[in-house]
Amino acid sequence: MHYQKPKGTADILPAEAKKWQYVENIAQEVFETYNYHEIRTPIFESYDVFERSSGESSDVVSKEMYDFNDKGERHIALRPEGTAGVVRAYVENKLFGPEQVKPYKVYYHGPMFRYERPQSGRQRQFHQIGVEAFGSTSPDLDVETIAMAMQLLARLKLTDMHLVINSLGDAATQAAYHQALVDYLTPLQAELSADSQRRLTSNPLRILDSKDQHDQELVAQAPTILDFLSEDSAQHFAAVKTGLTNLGIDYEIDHTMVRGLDYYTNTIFEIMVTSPAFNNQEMTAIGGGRYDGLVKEFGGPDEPGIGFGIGVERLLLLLDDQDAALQEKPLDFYLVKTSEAVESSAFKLLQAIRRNGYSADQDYLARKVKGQFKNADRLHAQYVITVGETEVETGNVPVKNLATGEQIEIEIAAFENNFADVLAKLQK
RNA sequence: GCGGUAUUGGUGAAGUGGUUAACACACCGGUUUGUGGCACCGGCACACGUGGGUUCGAUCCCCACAUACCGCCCCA
Repeated sequence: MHYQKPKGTADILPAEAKKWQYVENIAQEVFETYNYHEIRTPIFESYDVFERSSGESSDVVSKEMYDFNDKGERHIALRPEGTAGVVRAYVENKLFGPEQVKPYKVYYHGPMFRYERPQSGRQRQFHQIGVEAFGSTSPDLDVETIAMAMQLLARLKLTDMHLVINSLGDAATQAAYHQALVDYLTPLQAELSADSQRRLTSNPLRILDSKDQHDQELVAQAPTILDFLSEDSAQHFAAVKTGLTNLGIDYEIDHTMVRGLDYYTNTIFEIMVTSPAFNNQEMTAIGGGRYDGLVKEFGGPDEPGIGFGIGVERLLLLLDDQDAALQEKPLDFYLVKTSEAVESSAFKLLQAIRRNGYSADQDYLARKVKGQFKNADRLHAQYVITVGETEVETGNVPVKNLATGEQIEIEIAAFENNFADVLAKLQK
């Protein structure tokens, strides 16, 4: 019996991991320019944390939670998304306290888990990069958050993207609209698709983005949530739109856009990208929004929050397609040994190079000189140093530039005591 | 959770109910006693996902399971 990775998981091998580092580094750079700082919270939390935040009826909770009882009979769940844990940490560490500057801005990245059937760009363990900002209801914060998301994708050289926004209003808005939608659709129930008939009782908002053609026609006539916004929510949404325009960010309003988690309020947004990687179908690269009741829900003060999340696997599919320039970093030096007798001297030379901050490697499989050169080539080494018995005697080694084929002599001692001299000779 | 397709070496893959499982790439060695290319020569499958079954005999037929991919639910 051989082992295989658990269903829906993936090994990220070194070549791929380089791309992850690239994305994570750029995200960090962009976020820090907006004064966001990293937070790391546990990968698992008490099951209640997610049940409370995502909504008991949501699919994420009702059937996708990766949960178990630990040896102390605690009901634990692997986090299905990032916001809940961060909100829990925000409240538990009393980060809402007066000694903190508000808004309190954090970002995170790491694995998330959902027990679902794996599919394209969808796994049981997947990864998100996300941000959260607490403590301000300012529409400018919404604008900033959206602008930051756009900037991140732009830095990653994504094109063909467009921003879609909507407002879900506050709690009162949502209750009123929910009722109005049900009132509108119930008489039409017989005309709805089977799926949507079921949704009518389970999650009516979902009918808004049904894939069924006829459903869409019916929905087109349905009341829009934007007509139900409370005065505060309407003003907030108007200010967000003005703010976006002010920064020159184009947007589209889609009043049928809904999101999967129950905690969103007021502004929600998605950045859609069209890419051959997904058959030129438009897909969401970044989704996020406000969650003004969540901190209170977790036992904190009645403080607002806003954030977004990015699915890293999906993002990387997009980047692959755009041929993100990710050059493999070549090895600086490869050390070729001609016999066992020189191994100890060669090893010291190798270590000297590494101590000076340059990458270097050697053969450990007793290969012939020719084989060692081949390896140097495969590793894209810039220089090959050949160490043989003559070299050890004379104190000079040939250093060959693999790209040009030129070879020069350098003193072994220089590698040990005067690396600057080595570099100077290589420059010529 | 439901439905469909797939599963052969390090990789891409061909193939058959019955002595030695194509071909290519990669890799290793040699032709070249210490220099990367090319060429030529040679080597390279616990036997075809796992477990059962049918059969005189199965990698090829049947069943179950596992995993991957696609679609649905859902999500984004």
